[in-house]
Amino acid sequence: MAEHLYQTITDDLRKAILDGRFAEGSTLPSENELATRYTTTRVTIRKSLQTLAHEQLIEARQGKGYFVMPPPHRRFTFQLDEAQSGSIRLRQVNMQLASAEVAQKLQLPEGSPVVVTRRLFYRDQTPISFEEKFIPFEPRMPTIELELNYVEFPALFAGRYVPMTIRTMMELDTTEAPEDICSELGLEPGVRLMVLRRTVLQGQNRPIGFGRQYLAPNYGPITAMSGYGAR
Amino acid sequence: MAEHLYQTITDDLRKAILDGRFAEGSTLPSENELATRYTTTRVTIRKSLQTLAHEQLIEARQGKGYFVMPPPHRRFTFQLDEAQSGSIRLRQVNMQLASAEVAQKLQLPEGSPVVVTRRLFYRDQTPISFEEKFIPFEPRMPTIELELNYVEFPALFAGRYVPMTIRTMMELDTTEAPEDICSELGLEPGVRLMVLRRTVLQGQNRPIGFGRQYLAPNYGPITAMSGYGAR
DNA sequence: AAGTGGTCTAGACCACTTC
DNA sequence: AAGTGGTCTAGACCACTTT
Repeated sequence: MAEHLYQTITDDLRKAILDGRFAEGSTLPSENELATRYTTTRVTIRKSLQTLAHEQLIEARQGKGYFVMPPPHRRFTFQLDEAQSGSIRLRQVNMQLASAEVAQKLQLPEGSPVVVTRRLFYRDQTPISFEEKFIPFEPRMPTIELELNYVEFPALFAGRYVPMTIRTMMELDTTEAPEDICSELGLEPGVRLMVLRRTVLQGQNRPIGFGRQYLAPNYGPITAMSGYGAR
Repeated sequence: MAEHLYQTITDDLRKAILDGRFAEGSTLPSENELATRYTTTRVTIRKSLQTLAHEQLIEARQGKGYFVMPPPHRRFTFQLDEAQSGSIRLRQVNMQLASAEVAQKLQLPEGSPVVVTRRLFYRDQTPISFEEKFIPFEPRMPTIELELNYVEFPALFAGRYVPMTIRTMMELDTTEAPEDICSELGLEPGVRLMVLRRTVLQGQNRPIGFGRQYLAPNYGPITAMSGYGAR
């Protein structure tokens, strides 16, 4: 109770739209009309309408009005937690020379030194995924940090870069898993697995880290949502 | 030119944050201080700060101030267009009895009548994915609409439900593709493929449609972004 | 008590669209 | 010209946090 006026208005309008009282593509009452109806000012009405616009339920068009929009069914959002329920086992931390893919993803010459971290993820004592992270080798790099198991990949770079400028690009695909990874996961060699490739980017597009995560068939699906309420 | 004041302020502050002039977790100047600095009122300052809060760069805490937030690295967003570049061929539209999976996803008894639409997607004349859509059969359903090739899955239901209440849940996984689908895609039988399972939900959770899309290895990766600028 | 963000008012003027 | 949304002002009072 003691709900604020703008919340009441927002909820009223949202419910009206979700109940279908305003058809898709039709306009809402004007700001002035709503202000009169709720005996308030345009500022408060606008706050409510901005909220709904932000929820992508409506769209403002100058000189015309507020239009009811269809929900975005093409944009999907999913969450991926590195340290989910389950345990993680560190399998390897060392220096290697970049393979073709790693070099390409990190925009380094092939054969450049990179630090590799390999981890095995378990759920209920059975392995469900294997992950490799590659970071360009730099002479005075603090490798102790890399041994932290439960740190998020992008967080590794927080010390060296402005965290706000770090983004991650992910690619979902399937490939034939390398033999050693199959054996780590207890699978027959050559099986096609789902792979999540993550490139950590700094600033506009500079790659500063690359990771590959192979998901065993028993990993379970990655679920994503679209439409109103997806975020 | 003729940039609005609130835009100038928003851009100034955003740049300051992205340049690292405010450390993660630190506070911004107060609304009053910013209002004085820009010789404006709190309303305008608030508009700028709301924008940045919406971009998840900062977070407001009542009585304390605005805090600089780390970017969300666990939430990924991707876009999936049914009618991408390429062609689509309708392979089948008919009525079938729901299999175990279809019945479970649509929350129907196994063997319930469902309308099935199967489509083959091509890129450069080669098949890249095969899709099946299942919709509960209803006596007077307009099946003509189902034959529309380029309509988005959720849009099929726009006539019968309030569009705003329709959401889609997606599950990304791999499975051994059925033989007929392998042959349609020109692959050897029994190969593991990436599958996108989409359940179209109405209202809270009522399933009204289910779709399976098998991606051939040459489909290419699904790319998703996280971090600031992901939307 | 002082400082912070949160809500709200009653105006003003501008830009765009429609008639 | 009239109606629509877009920006902005100069106040007010409230709720929360810190000292």
